[in-house]
Amino acid sequence: MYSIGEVAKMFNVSISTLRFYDKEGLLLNLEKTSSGVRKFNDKNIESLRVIECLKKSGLQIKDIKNFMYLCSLGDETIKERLELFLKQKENVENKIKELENSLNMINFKCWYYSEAMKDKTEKRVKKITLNDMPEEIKNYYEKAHIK
Amino acid sequence: MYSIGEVAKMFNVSISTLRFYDKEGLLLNLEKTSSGVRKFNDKNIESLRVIECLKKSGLQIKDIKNFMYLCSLGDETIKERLELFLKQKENVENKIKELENSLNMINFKCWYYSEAMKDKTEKRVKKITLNDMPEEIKNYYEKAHIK
DNA sequence: TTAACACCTAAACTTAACTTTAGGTCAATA
DNA sequence: TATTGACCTAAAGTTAAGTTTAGGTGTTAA
Repeated sequence: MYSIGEVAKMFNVSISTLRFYDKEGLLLNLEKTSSGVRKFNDKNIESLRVIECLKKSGLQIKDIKNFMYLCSLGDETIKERLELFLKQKENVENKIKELENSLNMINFKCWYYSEAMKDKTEKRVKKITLNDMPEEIKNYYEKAHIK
Repeated sequence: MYSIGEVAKMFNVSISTLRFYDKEGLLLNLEKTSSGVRKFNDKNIESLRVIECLKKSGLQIKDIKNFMYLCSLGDETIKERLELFLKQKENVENKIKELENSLNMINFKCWYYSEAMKDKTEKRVKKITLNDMPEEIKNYYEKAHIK
């Protein structure tokens, strides 16, 4: 059993965030002492791990709440939960692709400004054409500029 | 030269978003006709490409604004701009790692619920121990549960 | 010439995800 | 015994990134 303060440290979130998650219905079977103090057990901790992951993957709180609710309904909702994770897998894979695409632009800019640094001015590097760029950089540039 | 409507379609954003970006100082040398109508040239379009990429990489509007301002100051700010992109490269790489980590949990859950689907109940799959999981799934589970 | 269309501004509104505030309980320690 | 520390609730406040609204302009097509 863990106190809210311990759990906050464990997951590196604020105590008020945990209370907020509880209020929003993300922590469905969280017990409280008679005086109202929250007690987190291992199942709650595992739920928080899932919440953390779903949040990082971009799912909104209302959708995480819905997932937790589906869990509470038991075997009836297995299909729906599978579909949620399959969909989320797709979402995350797309997000990764998007970030990798942003990296092309960023890598190009890193090169561009490194070159500019050498000269203390952008003048020269600004005029370099695609064909005069190092192969790798040309690649970054082109990938960052297709659609 | 492009109208705001054309540009909105080009980048798949709303017209009001473009006006908002302009108001926020993201489009520093955007020209307007005498009657106040925005005219986007190729430089503005290129700026929008950078804005799009920086946004997707997680940079806030105020920081993008600052970057655009640095650009307007010229060669004096090359170092600062390089540092911004180096930092952002790190940020994006970390984000990708985080998403890849989320994928471990998601892939595990996809397997878990697929197994549950076969049985129409979670009972069996819930009891499977690490050693009885397929190697790949065990891997997902473990990676999703370290720290 | 009037109606439709694409544009404009300023200001108020929206939403998500928290955070802060104000006031209170409870157990342990100085 | 009084004060410190960790917890509590309810409600108001915050921030980012837009979106919506209300009222207006300017150009083209029937």
